[in-house]
Amino acid sequence: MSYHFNKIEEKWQKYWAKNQTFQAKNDSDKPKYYVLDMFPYPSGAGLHVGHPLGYIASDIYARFKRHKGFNVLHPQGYDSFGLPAEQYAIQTGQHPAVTTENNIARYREQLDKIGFSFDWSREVRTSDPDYYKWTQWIFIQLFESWYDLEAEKSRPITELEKTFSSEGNSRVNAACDDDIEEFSAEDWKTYSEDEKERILLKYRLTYLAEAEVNWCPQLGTVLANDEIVNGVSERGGYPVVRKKMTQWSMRISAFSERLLQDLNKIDWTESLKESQRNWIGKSVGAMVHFNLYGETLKQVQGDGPAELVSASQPKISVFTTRPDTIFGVSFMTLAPEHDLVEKITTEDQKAEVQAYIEATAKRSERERMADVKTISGVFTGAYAEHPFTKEPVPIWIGDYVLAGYGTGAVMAVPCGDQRDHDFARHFDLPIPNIFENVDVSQEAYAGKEGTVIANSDFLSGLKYKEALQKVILELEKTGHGYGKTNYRLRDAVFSRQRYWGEPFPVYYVNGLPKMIDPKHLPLRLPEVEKYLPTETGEPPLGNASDWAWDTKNNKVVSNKMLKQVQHDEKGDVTPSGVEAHEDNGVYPLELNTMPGWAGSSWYLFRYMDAGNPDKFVSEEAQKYWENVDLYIGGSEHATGHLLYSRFWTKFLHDRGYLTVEEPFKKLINQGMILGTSAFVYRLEGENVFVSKNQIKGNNVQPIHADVSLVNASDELDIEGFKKWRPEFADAKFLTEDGKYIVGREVEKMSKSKYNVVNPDDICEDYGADTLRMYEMFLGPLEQAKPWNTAGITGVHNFLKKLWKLYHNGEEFAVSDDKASADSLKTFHKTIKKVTEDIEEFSFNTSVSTFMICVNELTAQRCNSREVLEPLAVLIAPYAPHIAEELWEKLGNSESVSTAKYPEYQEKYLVESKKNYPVSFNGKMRFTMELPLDMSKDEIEKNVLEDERTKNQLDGSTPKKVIVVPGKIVNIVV
RNA sequence: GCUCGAGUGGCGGAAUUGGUAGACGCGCUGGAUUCAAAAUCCAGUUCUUUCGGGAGUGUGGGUUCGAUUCCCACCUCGAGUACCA
Repeated sequence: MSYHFNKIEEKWQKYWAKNQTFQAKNDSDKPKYYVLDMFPYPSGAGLHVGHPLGYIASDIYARFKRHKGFNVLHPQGYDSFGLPAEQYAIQTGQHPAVTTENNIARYREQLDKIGFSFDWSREVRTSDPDYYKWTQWIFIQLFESWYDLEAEKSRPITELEKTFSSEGNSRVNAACDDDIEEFSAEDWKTYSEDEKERILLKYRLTYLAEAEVNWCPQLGTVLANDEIVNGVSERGGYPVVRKKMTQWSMRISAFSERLLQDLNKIDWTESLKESQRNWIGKSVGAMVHFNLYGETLKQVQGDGPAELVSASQPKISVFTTRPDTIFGVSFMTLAPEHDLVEKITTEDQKAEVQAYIEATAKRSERERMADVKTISGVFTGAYAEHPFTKEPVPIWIGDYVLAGYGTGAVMAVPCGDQRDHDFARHFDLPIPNIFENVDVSQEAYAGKEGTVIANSDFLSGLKYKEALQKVILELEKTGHGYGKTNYRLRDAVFSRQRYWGEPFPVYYVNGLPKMIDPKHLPLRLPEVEKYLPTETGEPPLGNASDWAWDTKNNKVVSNKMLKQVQHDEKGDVTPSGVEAHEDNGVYPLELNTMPGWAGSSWYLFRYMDAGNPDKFVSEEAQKYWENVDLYIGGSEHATGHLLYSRFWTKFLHDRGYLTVEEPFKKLINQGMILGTSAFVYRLEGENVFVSKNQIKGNNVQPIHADVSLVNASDELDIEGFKKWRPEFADAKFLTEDGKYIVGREVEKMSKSKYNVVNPDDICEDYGADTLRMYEMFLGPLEQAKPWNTAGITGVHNFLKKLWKLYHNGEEFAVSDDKASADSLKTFHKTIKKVTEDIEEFSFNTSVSTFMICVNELTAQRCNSREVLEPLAVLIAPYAPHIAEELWEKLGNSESVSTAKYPEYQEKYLVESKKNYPVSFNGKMRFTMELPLDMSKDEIEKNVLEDERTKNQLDGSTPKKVIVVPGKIVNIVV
């Protein structure tokens, strides 16, 4: 009976679905284990063979853990909000929900064919109102919270209000906007409700703020950085300008230190932790205040509003990691966008400064970053006062200083910082040297240790560390600054001008945001006629006719119930410009939607208790499953999803909704499977294609050919190619030996490169078990590797051999006789190796181990149940369908399990032996068979007592005996 | 520029608390079977050789009885990140 994989696989996929074999229970005597894949965005293109790689690995691990006696949670779902569905909607008018639904159906069909052990009863979709209801709920919780830097945790905003009314804000140490003014409890009581709300908004963990975005007026939309190429939009090539818009932001920066520290608690790869560390970008240094000098001071005080002058001495604050070099300051540089630039610039310099600011504004941030080499800047004519020498310091502006980092201003120390040095040389500014015995005339000296500071008043003669301490002390004493730790991590903009995302549960009264009461959630996405922004530049939800909130009846009502929507002169909708109609209780709703990462930041918890209508996850379910034990997905989410998800988990923990502080204990990044593209070569300007080896010196244009038209020897199916691309139907082909040979290149697998291999086709031709094992066999899980269908026959042959092992000709033939010693040895060796490999995620080598095992058992003519029955269990995680079929044929009525082999659950059945080479002074003399798990001392004892050893030593005592367990024994004489 | 990772046959890749380098698979060569093909099975396959051997894991050094593995310098490729003060 031959191996009919198609029939077998269909049969068992139906069986698993019908019996809900992989449904996990939320209570069990067994220990729990949670295996999660990064859920996919269901794109229209469907799956290619690269997508399931991580799913196969996690599925093997999940099935393995079940065999080991764990209660395993292994769910799957869809990250179903996103841009492609929306863009498709814009082009075709097809509702994104419909497209998404179709794509999910296709994904599910493809996933099912591969035989995953997902618990589909817990499926989640981020675009499902029953799901995003809770995304909106979490948003409200964030709004109702602030961050206490003293206690290092998020707390309810009501507690902050209490503190304000009892003692004002002077003693509050909170993560907040930087324009907070101090007030007392008395002040607080005199404030109106609106004023109080405006102040609280500066403390909330999600808040409204002006943020700079890339605005494309022609497209009427905001673009992400990667949608801009050379300063114009990728789509259409329209100009893009930097523009400030009111947006929701997440105060993730409050969590910087915890996000950094807790990296030490989790089992992620070092490179991934490193990129999160870089992203958080902690730097320790000092804040230094520079007062304005002479005429500049007068100018600012004269011009400025009275309260600003009286409030405090106008000053420029800078952040520096090297306050010890403060006596090396010879100028300051401000970002062109810095608030003070306009105020301090002298009459003489105004025109030049203005021109420079305009020139930089035109360039996108990305462009500015890419163009590092060009040095540019302008003198403002203004001066600041050095905090210690009291000397004037000229103030320049330059685009090498970024408005978004630190204070948007730097104290320039040309002798210690290369960028300052370059700037100084370019504009011929002085480069005072403050390092003993260092030449700074050619380049800056950035070293810290080993030098002594000179020409620096009270710092002269000190080393870096001493100087650092002393200068911070001095700054604090004189009120010119203080020690400060800065983080690069910025608050995350949370608003998107898109349709296909979660609506904010927010309406506006007098321009102030109000949350919808959670009991009236979900706030469903409204229907719109067009998915593009409105003509007046509002986000797509501005097209909805029913998008106003009736606070009396707590429901969405028609916009007609509102009085009138107003716009500012730029065309922006201003929340404050909206006035309610005689206060009928109907207010405008937020028009932005949430970004893609909103739904994916907490989905791992929803799986624990999917479908709970009352809570995002019940306490019991979360307490039982805790968090994800093993998370597998791509490394492209290193600083996005993985950081945001850690942030939300910490927040929900602080507020008492979760018992854990980290979402993912262990994380593995699977490598990408690349495609092998095929190229045909067309002679420039002619309709003639030349075979690869005939090109020689000819000028040819390579064109992608569909890989399905090329066989394993790189021969092109010419007739097929002509049919595939009708414009080449009349083309001529210059062949070699009658064959047209294509060129090959490894690239990312993509539809546009015609190198996509569909897993459905592989399942059809070779079976899902073959696909699963071959994907594992391709190479190490974490490494990128090209797909090559040719090699698949090796794995397929292995499964055929496995099948044969249980059959004699057409007959199923497994005997109840005892297995031979050789066969037992082979099998136990395999159990040991495979078990170790799985625990180390070396799935590729375990496939090899299976191949060796089957080859050896075949050679031994093993047909004993004693080996073949547990072998089916062992291989089941990799090739579940064939394992189930064989298991059934062996007379078992239940699904494959280790229930019959309790000892297998533990480790492996019996101890294995190994040949130890025994060497003398490095020269190998003989081998000795010893048990693998023997201790070092026992091995040494056994070897020394062996006759052959005694002969070699000939009476003398060895100097040293080196034992490497499982490997070698070396005796040094 | 900085950070991280990787360089092993014709190819994908094994082997790292230092211990028989090239497991396993693809491909290739030869053989068996077959009228023939497919499929299957068996043998061989790092290079070199005067058949005794000799060389060999990107390059050059070092530590060691012993190095693909550890250390130093360099070369190449890949990934991430980027004027972070």
